[in-house]
Amino acid sequence: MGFMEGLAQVAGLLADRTRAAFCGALLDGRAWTARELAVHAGVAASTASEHLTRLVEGGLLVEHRQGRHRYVALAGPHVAELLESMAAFAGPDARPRSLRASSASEAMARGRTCYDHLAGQLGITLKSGLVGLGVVTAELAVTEPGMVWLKELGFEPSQRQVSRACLDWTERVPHLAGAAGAHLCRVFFERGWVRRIGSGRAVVLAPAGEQAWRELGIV
Amino acid sequence: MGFMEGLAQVAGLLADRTRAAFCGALLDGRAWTARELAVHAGVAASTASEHLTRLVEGGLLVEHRQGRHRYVALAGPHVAELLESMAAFAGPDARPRSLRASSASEAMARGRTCYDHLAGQLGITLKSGLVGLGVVTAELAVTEPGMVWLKELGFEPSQRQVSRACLDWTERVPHLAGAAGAHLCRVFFERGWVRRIGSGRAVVLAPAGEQAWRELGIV
DNA sequence: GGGACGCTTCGGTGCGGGCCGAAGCGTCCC
DNA sequence: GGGACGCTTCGGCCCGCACCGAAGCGTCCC
Repeated sequence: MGFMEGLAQVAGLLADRTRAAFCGALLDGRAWTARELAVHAGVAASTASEHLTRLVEGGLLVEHRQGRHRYVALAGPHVAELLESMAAFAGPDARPRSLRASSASEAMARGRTCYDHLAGQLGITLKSGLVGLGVVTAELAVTEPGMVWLKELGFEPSQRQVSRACLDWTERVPHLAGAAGAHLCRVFFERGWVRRIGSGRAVVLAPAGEQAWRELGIV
Repeated sequence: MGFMEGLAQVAGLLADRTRAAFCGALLDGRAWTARELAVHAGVAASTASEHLTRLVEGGLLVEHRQGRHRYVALAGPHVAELLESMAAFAGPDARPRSLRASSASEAMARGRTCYDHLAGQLGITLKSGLVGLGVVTAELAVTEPGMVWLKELGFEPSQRQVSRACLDWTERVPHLAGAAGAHLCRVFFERGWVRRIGSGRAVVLAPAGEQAWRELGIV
């Protein structure tokens, strides 16, 4: 009965409270950084690092290194399904939580902040609009006229890299990060064009924002 | 995220090689004794006893005490489904093994030995026939004419209890055990009326047995 | 370049638990 | 009753591992 050893192995990955808490947090479909998960589970960063390595090697999680960050996410829907079935077995209270999590996940996919810039479908919309306006190239490099456009919105070049590509985890395409992306995000918040919803990182484009983006030619 | 603790708990039950081997053996749907499982997994009887207690308390197994034996079986189809999904995740070789197990289980359900007597559908058929012949009552007590009938088949009363009811795990009804049941089973084997199939406890009624049972009025 | 930050590696600690053998108890056979 | 058998409890051993803090490395900001 050798095939039960594999079962014991994957069960062992989920048998730890901390690792289970990681997976539960990741059930929303987003990618979390190692530190976020460590804080969430209440363990030291070093402990979380080791747990994540085991979960990734076990095939439950996939990771994505970006700068000094380590993003992790569930390896796919099959992992989410496995967790769902086990949680369903463990307790009858899994259903309402799952509903809340999925609705929160949808809001997050529509729009969220990624550290200091916009991500999600909203971030992709912004990027597409900027590319269409010629502010940035398809590779997210700021053009000459793009810099003028940015300065009209109060952007001041600093020593920080003007633009960077940030891989969007839910959309699987890069969006605008760097100084320009951070500045735009800050301006959008200051002017009330975007606002946070819920308790997390989810954001939504306000009616005033929709009109302003149309006037700017973003949408 | 309190509901993930329950998940970690049930995962912990399956995270051990020995306990996983127990569950894998029980996936055939039969009830196993503690000793059988201990031998199967290669651990001491004391170790198996503790594991079984944990699995029963965790709700994965149900137990049934019968005399000095402790029968355990999966708590239900939902447990089997959980194990199937976890095994499917763990490895791609789960499917053929599952098939083998289920076919072996079918053979076992059709007929098997229960220590020294017949069980499964074959055991139920025998019991029904004996009741119809008036050899035993519906409560499996041997009647006066039944004792004569048994002696014609070579049965000799001993100090051992003549008849006992043994709960059939696959059929959920009692069948004939005790000295009479053991004697009949031995006679059937000696005369080639039943024979073993496969490597386990599965047995089948041979053609000669079918004819003999008809002549005796059992079927 | 300097400083902040996120992550990883490495010792070291402590607890949990899997395992066994021995002893004891209840059941069954003769 | 005597003996065999199955199971359980108990004590003890030991391995695994979850955890932390300190140190080091790479990245990012200014």
